[in-house]
Amino acid sequence: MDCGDLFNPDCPTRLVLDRIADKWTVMLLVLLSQGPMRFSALKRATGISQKVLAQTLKRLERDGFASRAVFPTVPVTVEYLITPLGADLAQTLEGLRLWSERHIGAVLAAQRDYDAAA
Amino acid sequence: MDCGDLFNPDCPTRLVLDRIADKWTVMLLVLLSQGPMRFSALKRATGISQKVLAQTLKRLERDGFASRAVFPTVPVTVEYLITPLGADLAQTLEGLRLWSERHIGAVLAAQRDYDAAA
DNA sequence: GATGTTGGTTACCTTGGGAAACCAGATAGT
DNA sequence: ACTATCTGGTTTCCCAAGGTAACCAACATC
Repeated sequence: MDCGDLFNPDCPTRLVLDRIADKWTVMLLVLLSQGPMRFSALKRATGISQKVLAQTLKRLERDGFASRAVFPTVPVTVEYLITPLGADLAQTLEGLRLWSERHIGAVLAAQRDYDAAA
Repeated sequence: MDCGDLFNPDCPTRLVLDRIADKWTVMLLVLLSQGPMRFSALKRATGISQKVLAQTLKRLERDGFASRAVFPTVPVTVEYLITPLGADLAQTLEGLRLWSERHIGAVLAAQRDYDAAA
C-alpha cells in the first residue's frame, strides 16, 4: 500500500479523499449508481438536510461524478444521474459495501468490549 | 450495488460510513496499514491537529481498527498498530487508492471545466 | 532548578452541518 | 381573485466538529 507519497498533500489519494470523505458524498454516490434519482427522493432516502444535499450535489457535479437534468414539467423535475467517472468510482466502493456487511458485527463487538472496559 | 436497504439508517454500510467517512480516519487507516507509527509521526505525516488526532485514534481503537502500545521509555513512547480487522479494511480501501491515481486527472479536469462554465 | 521531549488535554475560535422558514414558478381548488 | 400546493432550492439561525495555541505530567539533562 505504497502511495508514492501519502505525506504529500498533493498525493492523488489525499485529493480524492478530501472530496469524498465526508458524511454524505459516498452514500449519494452509491445511491445514484443504482439509477437516476430526483432531488426529493435523495432527500427522503438519506435524511440529509435540504441545504447540505444541494451543496453536496453541486460538488458531485463539479467533480464530474454526477450530472443534473432539468425537465420543464410543473412543478419542475430535476433528476441527478451518475456519470461514467462516478459509476467507476462507485464500483470501486462496492468492495467497501461488501466489507461492511461481512464485518459490521466485528466492529460493533469491538465497540462493546471497548466501552465495557471503561 | 444493492445494499439490501441503504434507506435504512441501520444498514451496515451506513454504520461503517458513519465511522470512517470523515476527514482523517481513512488516511490514518492507510498509514497504519503500512506499519506501526508513533503519535508524533502520524501528526507530522498528516498535518492533523493534535486534538483531532488523539480523538480519531481513540475512535479507531474503539472500533477495533487499531491498537495502542505504550513503552515506558523516557519520554514515553506510544505506538499505534493496525489490527487484523483494520488491515482487512485498509486492504479493501487499496482499490480506492488505485482509482485515485488513475482518475485524479479526470476529476481535476471536470473541476476546471465546471469552474470555467461559471 | 530551568529546559527539553513525548503524548496528551483544555480553553477558545472558526467553520461546517442541521432545522426551519422563505421563495419562484405554475397549476388546482373554491 | 385568492389561497393552497408541489418541487427544488436559498437564506437564517443555531449547534457541533475541527483548528490553534497554551498548558500539563513525567522524567532526564545541563
